[in-house]
Amino acid sequence: MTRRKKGRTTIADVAAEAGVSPITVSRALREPARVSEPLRKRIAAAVQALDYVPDLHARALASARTNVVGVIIPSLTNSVFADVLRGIHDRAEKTDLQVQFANTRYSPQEEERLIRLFLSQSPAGLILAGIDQTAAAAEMLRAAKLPIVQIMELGPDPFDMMVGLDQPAAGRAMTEHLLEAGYRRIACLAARLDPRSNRRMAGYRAVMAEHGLDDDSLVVQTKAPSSVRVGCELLREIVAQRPDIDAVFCNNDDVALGALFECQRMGIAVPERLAIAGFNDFEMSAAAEPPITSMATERYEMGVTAMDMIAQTIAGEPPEEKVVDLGFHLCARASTQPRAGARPERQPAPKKSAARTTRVREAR
Amino acid sequence: MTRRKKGRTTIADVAAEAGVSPITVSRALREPARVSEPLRKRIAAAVQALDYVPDLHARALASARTNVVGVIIPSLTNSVFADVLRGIHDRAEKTDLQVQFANTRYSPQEEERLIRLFLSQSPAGLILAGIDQTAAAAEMLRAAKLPIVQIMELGPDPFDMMVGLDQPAAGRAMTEHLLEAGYRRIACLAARLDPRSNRRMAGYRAVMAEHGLDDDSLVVQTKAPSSVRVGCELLREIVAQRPDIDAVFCNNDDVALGALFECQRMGIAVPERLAIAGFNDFEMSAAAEPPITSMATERYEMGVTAMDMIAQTIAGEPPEEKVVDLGFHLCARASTQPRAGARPERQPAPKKSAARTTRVREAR
DNA sequence: TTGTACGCGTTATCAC
DNA sequence: GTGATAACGCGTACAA
Repeated sequence: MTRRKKGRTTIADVAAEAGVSPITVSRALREPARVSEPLRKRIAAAVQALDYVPDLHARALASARTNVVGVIIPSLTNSVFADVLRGIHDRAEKTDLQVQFANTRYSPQEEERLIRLFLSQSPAGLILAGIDQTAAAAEMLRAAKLPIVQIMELGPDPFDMMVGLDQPAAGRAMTEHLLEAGYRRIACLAARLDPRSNRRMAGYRAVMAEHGLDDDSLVVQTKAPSSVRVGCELLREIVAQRPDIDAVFCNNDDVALGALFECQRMGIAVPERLAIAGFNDFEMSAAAEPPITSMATERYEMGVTAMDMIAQTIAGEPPEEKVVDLGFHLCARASTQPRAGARPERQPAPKKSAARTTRVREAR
Repeated sequence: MTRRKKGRTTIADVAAEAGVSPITVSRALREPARVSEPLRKRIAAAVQALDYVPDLHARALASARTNVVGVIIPSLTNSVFADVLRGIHDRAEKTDLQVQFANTRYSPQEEERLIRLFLSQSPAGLILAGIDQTAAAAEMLRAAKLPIVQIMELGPDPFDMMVGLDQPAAGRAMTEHLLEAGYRRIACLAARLDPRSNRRMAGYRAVMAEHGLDDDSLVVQTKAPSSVRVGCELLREIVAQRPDIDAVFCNNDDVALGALFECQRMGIAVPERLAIAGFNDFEMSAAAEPPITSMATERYEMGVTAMDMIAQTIAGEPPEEKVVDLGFHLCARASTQPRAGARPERQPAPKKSAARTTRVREAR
């Protein structure tokens, strides 16, 4: 029959060149320790001479395994996820794992579809955002025999592994900071309304309620993606609705920055007339004037850790801790300067997710 | 011999279910037009019933082709590239192409290594940033028989296709805008110093020189990645070095934002005492107070177009225009308000890259 | 430690 | 329009 030989250099070519069998070349490449020194050298030379590069597809087909880790997250626009993805890629480069990324656009149905698609490609591992998968997706994931890491937040009953932070606790912590700084009529500005943002807001409302300060009229939200522009709009809304507020807690730093700009436009002094707090500690927040208080989250580290957990599991050494709490820490800055007469900051009572939580007041 | 049958549903299973041969199923999936209506229906039903998903590795091995498009860009931290990548992904979803991303960290050597790596996997196409590949990389790319798109900027002698903008012209245009607005001692703040930023700066210096205004002491740069923080620092530097400047042109909007914040801190009125212009028109710039003048670039569209060009080429209908100039347009805002007595804005003389360039003065 | 035999799931080729 | 056969390049299982 006609052969459809391509010009590609195969493992057989290398084997012939080195005078060994193909399988020995295969082993020399993947498990060098199991091949004798001299053969290994001859094979390495042959690989070099022929410029041989393994065919990953053939490898995947033969072994029914791949080195591809699927990453399914909501968005790339949101710099929160860009940071995580950066950590994932950086760590992946140090292993032989490849990253295949897809975004769900915040749709659980799309997430389910992507999970099904990825699982059908027998990936080496899977990284997912959050804990709100559909029932069908959850079923597939529990049945799947591969390392899975859920990132961004923590929750009960992980599919496999988890690395993130306690979002409600982070929302509580920021609210408590504002209360301790002497603010009382604290509004909440929220964009996008993804599950994590909602849980932070739940933390906010819980603390406000505990102090008898919770009020629907203090919350303004929009489904629009978070952005500086949206921050401007939300600030105008809340000021129109509740001119008496003395602080705003924004669910993301871009919203907080928009709020700050709008205050400048409207002649509202920050923090004297209105304090502003954000979330996620984007780089710009510390540089703003006044610097904006935020809650730092370990997004890059989250990506690195997630990839690490998968690499370790594949290597047969699964991490001892299946759930990693990366915590959060308050970056208190001038935008939430304590009011005269406010009681001094104190360490918060120990909380479930506060193990690695620190509190920082930054100079500027 | 032992069979190592996995539970995987194969094309043979579907064929049996539908009562046809495997190859017919294969064709029905890839070239429906070549299979008769009734068989197509039976096969579709079988696929549905068995929840069959093709094995892409087997497909790639058998056909010596893949649907993977490699994307090799400098960084993910820089939101400029995040926008491009978003466009690439969005367009990829509408075809059957997959995206494999890698970042060079702005290193040509790393880029060369990645190009070699990608080419060895026989990808369906390749997307690269810029025109400054190493000689070795260029040689490989010219020899490669696959669609290649260079993005971000334009230049002579493309490997294959190109979509971007004329960076020096964009630098010129912004400088001309500042001159027309009545500014004369225009400084330039540059971070990261990647090739495109350098070309924009070259445009700036050329225009300044044409007006007898060019001066080394007007330029402050750093190799540090561009950021708001860096913008703050660069502004302090330039003000210390040249207290007489009346405008700054920043090579990226985050730098411009930092400059604005630092002006606020130092009590420098913008634009009365100092005008500020950025580049790339990030979302926050229009929302800032005062809104920051910037040069909009079509980054998302660039990603979409690049992927489109590859998809078209693969489909056997290569785009008529191998080089696409997406242009740029000035977003003139309050931060570069024309000075009293400045001559009115006029349309710039037609320029090579100005075909799709528009000029906009935004209200706010 | 190294080699032999075969199958992984799919498609190219050629025949009907 | 449909099917039989033989690769594609590699790794698993087992034998030596």
